[in-house]
Amino acid sequence: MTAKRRILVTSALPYANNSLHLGHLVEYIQTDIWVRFQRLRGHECIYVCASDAHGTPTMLQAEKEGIEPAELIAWIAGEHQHDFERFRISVDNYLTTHASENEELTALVYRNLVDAGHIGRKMIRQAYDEHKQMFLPDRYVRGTCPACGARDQSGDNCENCAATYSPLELDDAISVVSGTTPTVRESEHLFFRLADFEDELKAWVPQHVDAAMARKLEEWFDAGLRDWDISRDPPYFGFAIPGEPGKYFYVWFDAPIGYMASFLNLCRNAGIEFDAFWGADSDVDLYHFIGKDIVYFHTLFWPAMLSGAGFRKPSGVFVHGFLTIGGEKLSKRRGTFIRAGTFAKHLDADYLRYYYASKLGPGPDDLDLNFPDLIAKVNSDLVGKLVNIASRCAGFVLRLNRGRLSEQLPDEALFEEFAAGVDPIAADYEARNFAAAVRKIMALADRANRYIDEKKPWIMARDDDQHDDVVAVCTLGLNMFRTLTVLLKPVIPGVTERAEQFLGAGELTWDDAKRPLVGHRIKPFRALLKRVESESIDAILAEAREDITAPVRQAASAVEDRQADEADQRVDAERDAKAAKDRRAAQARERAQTAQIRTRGEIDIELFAKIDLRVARIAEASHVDGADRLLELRLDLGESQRTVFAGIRGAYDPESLVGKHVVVVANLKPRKMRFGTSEGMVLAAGPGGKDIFLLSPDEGAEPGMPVT
RNA sequence: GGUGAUGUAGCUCAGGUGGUUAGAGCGGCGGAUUCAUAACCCGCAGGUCGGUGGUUCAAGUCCACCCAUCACCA
Repeated sequence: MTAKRRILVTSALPYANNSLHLGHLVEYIQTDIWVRFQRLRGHECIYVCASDAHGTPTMLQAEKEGIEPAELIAWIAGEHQHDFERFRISVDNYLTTHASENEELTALVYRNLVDAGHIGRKMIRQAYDEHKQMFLPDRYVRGTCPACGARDQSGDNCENCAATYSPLELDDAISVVSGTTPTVRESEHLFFRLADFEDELKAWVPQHVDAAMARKLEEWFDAGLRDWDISRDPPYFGFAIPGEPGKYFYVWFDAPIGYMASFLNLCRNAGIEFDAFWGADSDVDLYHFIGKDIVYFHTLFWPAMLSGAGFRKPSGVFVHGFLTIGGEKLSKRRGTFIRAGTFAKHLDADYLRYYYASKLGPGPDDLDLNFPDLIAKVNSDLVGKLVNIASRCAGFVLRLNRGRLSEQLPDEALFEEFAAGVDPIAADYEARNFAAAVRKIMALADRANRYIDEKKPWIMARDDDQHDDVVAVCTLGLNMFRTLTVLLKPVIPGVTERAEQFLGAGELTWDDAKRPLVGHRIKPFRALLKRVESESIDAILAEAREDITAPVRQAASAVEDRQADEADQRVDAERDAKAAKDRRAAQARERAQTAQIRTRGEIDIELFAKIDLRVARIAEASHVDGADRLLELRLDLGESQRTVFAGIRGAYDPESLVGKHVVVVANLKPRKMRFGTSEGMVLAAGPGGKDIFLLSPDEGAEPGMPVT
């Protein structure tokens, strides 16, 4: 094991006007596997993300739904975070770019760039919608291509002849927002002088992105680095530029700073030192996982911004390709526009995680999702091979030796063969060549099944004298299974967690893969993973096909991916907006119950241990004059007595409570209330009013007993 | 239009610096078995390695051109 590394990892920020879909998940799953691998190896690896909130699309989307942008993005960010949890994406922090930390850092970066002389200003001419009173981003203008005459093309390039141009050059231009003909207006914009960093970037790029991407970036260097427009005029949903009345930061300026902001937010909650990670002389590793559509932002603008503002540059930018489904890009019309939530509703996240892992390489190649292939791969590899090893060995050990593994392995050499396979697989993970890792792991799984087949324990078991040998063979089988479990732990955390419970020897770490487990008692075996039924896939596809409720994704300049079928979007725009709102109302109820748990975040055992929970007997109970909800309780905690006010009047009569045992937070700071001082808190569940349910211990618990 | 990536058995993919009969998994076919979530084990399958033309004693593996798909163009 190498020395302990400190690593900070990010995934690209999903745009906050739309749900996550299977395409987004390629990136989050890829990132999460790498992060989990690093942690499993004992390194410190912090993973942060956020929703990208600003820009014209969220502004218009919110307007269409009749709500404030902040409300819209808060809702969507909540959904994003919920999806992260369902797919076991282990982010340490999730924020939105509309947070105060981001405003603070964006202002700081900007100020530093101004002070260093990297910001300039220029008048520009831009399409303007007189009806909506707003400047139009290129893609909000459509018209006839000046080069080939194709109609209804977007404002920056032609799909027909692939010409690129400015929206002002379009013939018969119309505003997508209002349908009126745009005029041309002038406005002064702020620019970031990218060319100031040309030499620095030319040296940095080849060392921090892979060769294919470096070649691609040559184009930009060859063309010459131009100034980058970083301001927008109102109305614009974003942060105001300090000292520049009526100007807002372009969404792409504050979006990557969102990485820093999410981390800063984490620092403030968890006591981590921000500068150690972002200071100019930081020696911590910083890696960004992104899609190939946004390499320019992350390999040119972003490092230049960081450098110019006095921060460190990334240690690496990892670029992946796009998702296709059945060889085609995602499309609503084909019903392949599958929401993350739709998948999670019908199938376990680990299925998708494994499938993606089995196809992900280190490069920017596109990845195809093929459902029959997914069913075959998951059922064959995970159920037929991996889980099968445990399933066929566990029975013998449990039956013949009451679950106790033998003291020694019957074939040390075979286990050594497994142990020898561990390091190369680690190298594959490290290099993000998950497909290669999975191939090697499955080859080992085949080896394990072959071994059991050669030894035929089911035949040996017929002879009472050979029971020890049967147990020994199965002990080796289970050890091979255990090694495989470790190796797959970054990929399928749900399955491996169940496997850890079955093995009953605690949480596995990477080094356990090489260490045999002997003379140990395993737990009863339960199925670790069900086969994928094609009915589940059918249900997902059917739901995706009906699901036209995805909020429209207007072509935008932000992180939003470009896989949508634009023609579909325009047609469905109005209907989508309304349906999205309805869907939200329905989902809000369902999510309300888990929302609190989610937003509270994780705590460690030490923090939990500080909470002194005690059993108490209600000695007296009475109404409180002038309080609608409160009852005054006199609690007996064995050694002592105390008074607690509880908001349970709507659900309980005082008389019925006397003598009842409840659970109380005994070390809660006393709180002075209008009616007296409350010296603790009684635990209860439920939304309130008549629906409150006190927690009480089973019979036998005595007042004063600590709850642990 | 410019630039880049990709194109290998029915499907999904491997194939450092060119070198014996081009590989794996899945599917399919045949056999064996019954410990295991009808899982596992053994055997078989012959694909002009997108096309054309080059370089070389030798090219899927290097070069040129072409075709198809995808992406990016601040």
